[in-house]
Amino acid sequence: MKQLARTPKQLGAALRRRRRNMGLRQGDIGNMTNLRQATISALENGEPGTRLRTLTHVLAALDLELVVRERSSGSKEMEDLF
Amino acid sequence: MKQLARTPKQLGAALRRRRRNMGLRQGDIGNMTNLRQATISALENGEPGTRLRTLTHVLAALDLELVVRERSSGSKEMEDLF
DNA sequence: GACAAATATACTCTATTACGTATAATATGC
DNA sequence: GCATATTATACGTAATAGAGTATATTTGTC
Repeated sequence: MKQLARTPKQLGAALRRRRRNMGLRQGDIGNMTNLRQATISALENGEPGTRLRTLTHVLAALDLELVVRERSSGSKEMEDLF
Repeated sequence: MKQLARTPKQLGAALRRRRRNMGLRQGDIGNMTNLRQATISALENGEPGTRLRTLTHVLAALDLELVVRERSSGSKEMEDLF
């Protein structure tokens, strides 16, 4: 499962998918992270004001991590193909 | 260039490396994103309170993107292998 | 459609980002 | 080691996340 995320919305969607796959509710993540269910809701809905702290805590709860890479994948730069 | 980032600090470090590779200053990113040089500084130094909006704008300026993936990559869970 | 479970939204309060502006601290080149 | 470029920090202000708590709304099941 690899999910591209360039925007808070895409990020939130990825988190929601993952949470559902794990059979968890927003409240469960809230308990694991000491965040409110309402905060998880906001994050999953792509609120751009959400803080990195919140994001990283939820990522940990979902056993996820981020990879930072060039956008080039498949458009401009093609180094990876050679 | 693929950089793992599980914490705001790792994220900031990845952004700084990328910016330096591009020969840009914090102020340049600030101009491109309408953020202050001080804000870029905070982000690169891993301030966990930084907002997702800020992060995504800087990612765009650096032509970077995020990938969300399981931490398991090569350790615990092996579903992907079957 | 009724009922239950899950998620979104509301309100007050406190803490903190990011702003503008400026300056201190630190690298980098000569 | 000095001048200069770059980055970190400071201060006052405005905007807003996330807390606690509660309720509205949506979603899923029978």
